[in-house]
Amino acid sequence: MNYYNVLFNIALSKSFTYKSTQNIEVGSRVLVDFNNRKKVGIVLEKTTQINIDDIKEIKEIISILDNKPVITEELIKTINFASYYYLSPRGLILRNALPSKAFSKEPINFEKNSIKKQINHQKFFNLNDEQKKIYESIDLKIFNVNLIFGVTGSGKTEIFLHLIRDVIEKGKNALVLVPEIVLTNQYKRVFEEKFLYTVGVYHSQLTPKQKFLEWLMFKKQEKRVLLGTRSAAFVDLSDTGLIVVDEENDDSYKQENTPSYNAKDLLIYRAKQLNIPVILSSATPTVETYYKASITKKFKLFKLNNRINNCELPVIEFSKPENNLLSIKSQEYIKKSIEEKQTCAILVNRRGFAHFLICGDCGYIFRCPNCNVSLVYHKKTKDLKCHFCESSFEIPKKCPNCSSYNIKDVGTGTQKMEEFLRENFGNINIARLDRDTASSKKNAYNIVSNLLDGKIDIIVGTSMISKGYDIEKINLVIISNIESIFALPDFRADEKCVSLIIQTAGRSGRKQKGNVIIESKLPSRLENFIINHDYEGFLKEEINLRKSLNYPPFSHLIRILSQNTNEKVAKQNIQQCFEILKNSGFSFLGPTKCPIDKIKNKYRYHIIIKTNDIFKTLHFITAELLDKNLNFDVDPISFF
DNA sequence: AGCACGCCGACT
DNA sequence: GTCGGCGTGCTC
Repeated sequence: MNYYNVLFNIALSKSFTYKSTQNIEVGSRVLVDFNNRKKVGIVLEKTTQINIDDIKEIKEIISILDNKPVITEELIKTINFASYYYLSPRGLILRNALPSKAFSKEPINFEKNSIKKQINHQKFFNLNDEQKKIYESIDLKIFNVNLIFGVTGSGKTEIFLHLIRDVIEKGKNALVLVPEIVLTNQYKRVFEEKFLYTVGVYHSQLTPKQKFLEWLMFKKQEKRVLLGTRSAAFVDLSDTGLIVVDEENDDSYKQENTPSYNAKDLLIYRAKQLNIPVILSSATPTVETYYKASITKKFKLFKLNNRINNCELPVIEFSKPENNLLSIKSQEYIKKSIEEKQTCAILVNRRGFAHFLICGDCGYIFRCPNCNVSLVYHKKTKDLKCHFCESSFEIPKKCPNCSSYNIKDVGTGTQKMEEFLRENFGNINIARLDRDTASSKKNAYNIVSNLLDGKIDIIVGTSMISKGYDIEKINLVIISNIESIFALPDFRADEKCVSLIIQTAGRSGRKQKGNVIIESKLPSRLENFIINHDYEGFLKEEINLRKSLNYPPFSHLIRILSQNTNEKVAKQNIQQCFEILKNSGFSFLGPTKCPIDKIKNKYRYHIIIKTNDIFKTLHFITAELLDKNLNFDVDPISFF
């Protein structure tokens, strides 16, 4: 009789021992009886050590579902590591690692259909000298991490397209991570010109069946390039020869809720196990990445200083709006842009606590009763929405505090901006790109198509518009409400602000010299770096700042969160955590109320640990603090 | 995650 | 008396 440890996709780290007369490969899907229900599990390992005392009965595996394992030993190792590092149940990592259909009882057909032509060589542009040098310097044979740090429009994509071609010619796959779902579709067009029918996409907007098929085709090598968002970090990489993380600075690679893994970091871990190269690409790399590339030399640093066609970088100016949504200067620039039949992009920053209804008489702010965040006014649906719990509320006619009818909305939403433009510029084509309009696939696709075809005069959007769209006709970019980033309780606020501006500015003037107007006054230290397009200078100064404060990359943070519908319980749990940490010798902040102290009716308290020995700290937490009604966020990027 | 078990409040 | 609320604990 053989014994196997089986893992389920439930919120548990524990695996369960089952027996079978058959020889089963590690990574196979099996059907077993679990708590009197039939359940699909994954065989993690063969085992001989069984504590008969702990286990009442060892049940027999009902059946092996497929003729091949569904995950590799390398992925099992990755799941174990991710569970340990991110202090999350292994079963939850497993759930994130496979498409949901892999947990249904249907057998998987691993038979491979043959594919014909994979590369269209005519569609590759010639690399310029700067690009060529980088292309030739990147070693595809072994594990190494390469940062391509290039201004927007310098042709970073073209470099990795050439490298992917080489990888495919060697019979290997390539994985490309992008930050937004809309980008997978935009990239697909570009990639399919070159790699024909072998380009797959993988993200959460696919139907369960589509997602499963894309996952399977990449695994079987019917698809050779996969364009995916965060969850693609767990796809089968056994035949993969190159991993690209595009816009590596983007926050979306970090999952906000449990398991709060970082796809970029996990892929570097996997690449090391698999001995394959990684490319991180960005116009505004994170302080952490830049530090590893320039100071500790763990990564290789490649810089692209010139834009393709030697197009000049845009002129960046600051101008504070007088009394309106946009300053007179911006309005004049917009007028000119419309007359010249160019596209103008307006970024309305949504981060922070910026837009709310306020009583003009007593200052009462309308907040979500469940989440204690200000409600956002949505004109189209004529309601107030909570962006945390999605509930919507009727617009109150008068202030509940002082009964005044003088209710005003403060802050600039994308909708309000759209309306302002329609009132002031008359009959023009305005498109809006934000989480609301991009939520349906068709809609997002239409907006992007219209943009690319030059049918739009003004595009208004959130930070989504700053991510990678190559729109030639944009030569005016206006950035509004950026200062609200500083309202965030975040040591990365300066970095987020400068990087968002530089990235959005990069949308401007891809064909001819463009203009960028920032509708805020920033600290002059930051304004100087921005005007001079000196992101590297900013990074260097920021590294020193982080060092003096012992912030990442010089330390690791771990955020411990206690949430409960009962405020007393939430408080008690964080207090209990505090008592354990108090004598541990680790330095930490708190416990304090979270900046947003109530979300979805749950009261929130947190403690933030700062450590220079992450593994020692993880070990301590694993031993002392797990299963105490606490949530953990290792290397957090958000501190709400 | 489910599902059973178990101990207190509001009904027939 | 008992129906049912959801807190706690277990699943090889």
